[in-house]
Amino acid sequence: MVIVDDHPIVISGISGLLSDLDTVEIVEKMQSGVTLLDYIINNKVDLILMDIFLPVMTGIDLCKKIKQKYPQIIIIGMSSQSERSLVMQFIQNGGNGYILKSASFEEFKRCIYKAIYGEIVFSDEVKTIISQPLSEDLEQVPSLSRREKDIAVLLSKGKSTQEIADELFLSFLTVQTHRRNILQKYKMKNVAELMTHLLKNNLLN
Amino acid sequence: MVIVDDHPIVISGISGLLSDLDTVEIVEKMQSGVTLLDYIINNKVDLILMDIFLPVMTGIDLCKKIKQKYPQIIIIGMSSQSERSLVMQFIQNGGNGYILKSASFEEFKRCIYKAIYGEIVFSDEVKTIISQPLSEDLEQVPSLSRREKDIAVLLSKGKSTQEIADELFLSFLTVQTHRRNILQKYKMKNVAELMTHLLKNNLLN
DNA sequence: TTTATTCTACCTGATATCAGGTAAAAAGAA
DNA sequence: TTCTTTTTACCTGATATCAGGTAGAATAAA
Repeated sequence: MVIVDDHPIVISGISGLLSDLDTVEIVEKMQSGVTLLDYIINNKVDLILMDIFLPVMTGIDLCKKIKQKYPQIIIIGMSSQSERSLVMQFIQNGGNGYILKSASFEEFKRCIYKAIYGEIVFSDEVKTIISQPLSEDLEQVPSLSRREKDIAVLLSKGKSTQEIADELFLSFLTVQTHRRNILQKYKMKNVAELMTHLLKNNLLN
Repeated sequence: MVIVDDHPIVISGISGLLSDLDTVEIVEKMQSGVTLLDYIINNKVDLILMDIFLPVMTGIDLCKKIKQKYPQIIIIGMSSQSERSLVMQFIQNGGNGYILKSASFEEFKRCIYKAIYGEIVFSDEVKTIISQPLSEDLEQVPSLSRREKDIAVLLSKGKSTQEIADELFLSFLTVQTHRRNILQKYKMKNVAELMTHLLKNNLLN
């Protein structure tokens, strides 16, 4: 098993917790996604426990990339907060489970055990969150294009359409179009709602 | 020393890390601020290491409360992300230091050691963040009144001025005034910028 | 009780956003 | 190369925001 987290303390916490599990052996601990990608090329990995808020590449992208090449590797995601759509995204991209860092030791152990046997596992708190508002089957989470992201970032800084146009050397009308497309993509009414959504789901940066 | 964090793994990680420090003895580990407040009434505490994103009461409020009654207790804050103003707020409310969870073991130890001897300590990454844009002495962080917070929350959900007025049984014009006051308080241009600021600094909820 | 803050409310006008539709280059993927 | 997505751009009109000022009533603090 490989643990990926950019917080050394969390890594040491988890390894301490898992030291008495005889079925699981911690092979490697690392702090970034790129390191992990390098590692799995040369080594056999059964299970990965990863934070989804990682520098450079998000855990969701990382999971997707790994599963494309190595679908047999079991990947469990972790995070402190749990936004419903974030969890859904992770599972959609091949994740085998999701644990909140506030989960108890017992929950951690239970989840890891079950995941090994092929189950899709969630820690208790995650369960309640994803089970309640079962709106649409699996809500698809659209992603922003490069340009759209540029504009979204500038919007988050309070820039007006005109200011963004000036900054990116675009027509006012072009920015207006992008802006509208972004809102439509996420079905948001206005930028305020959009910002909340993007920030809570860590879709900027 | 008391560790307060709502993530069991983080607690175990830190206690593992500190087990070889002979000057520091971990007395208690707890997951919430209210538990801590109860504890310090009946027990002598020298040092507290606390996550600032805690359920119910935020670490900043908790720190303030403790320092008012027990100014001699040394309190170090922790978090995963580090927003400049968040750190400043913590220090303004009496915090003796701030460590990012991505800090190395050595940094952790160094910070805790120095804090004991009365220094205000920051982990390396925090240092760079708070040192760069030294804009205004100690930027004061205004807080929202009850009503303003209500409105800010509704704004974050994408509600328009009219919708908020209807929901809170207020005049359209009243909401407009509150809205303007909120923007002025934080010197923000529009709600988009406001939302980013409020969310990044965890000022909603 | 006096003072300060918060909440409430109104007026005006300039500017910006939002929503609808359309469409031609440009870039990436199949 | 063909097809799809992305990026660019324009038009119109209704609605909303933002910024300025003012001010009484209700709470909370001193």
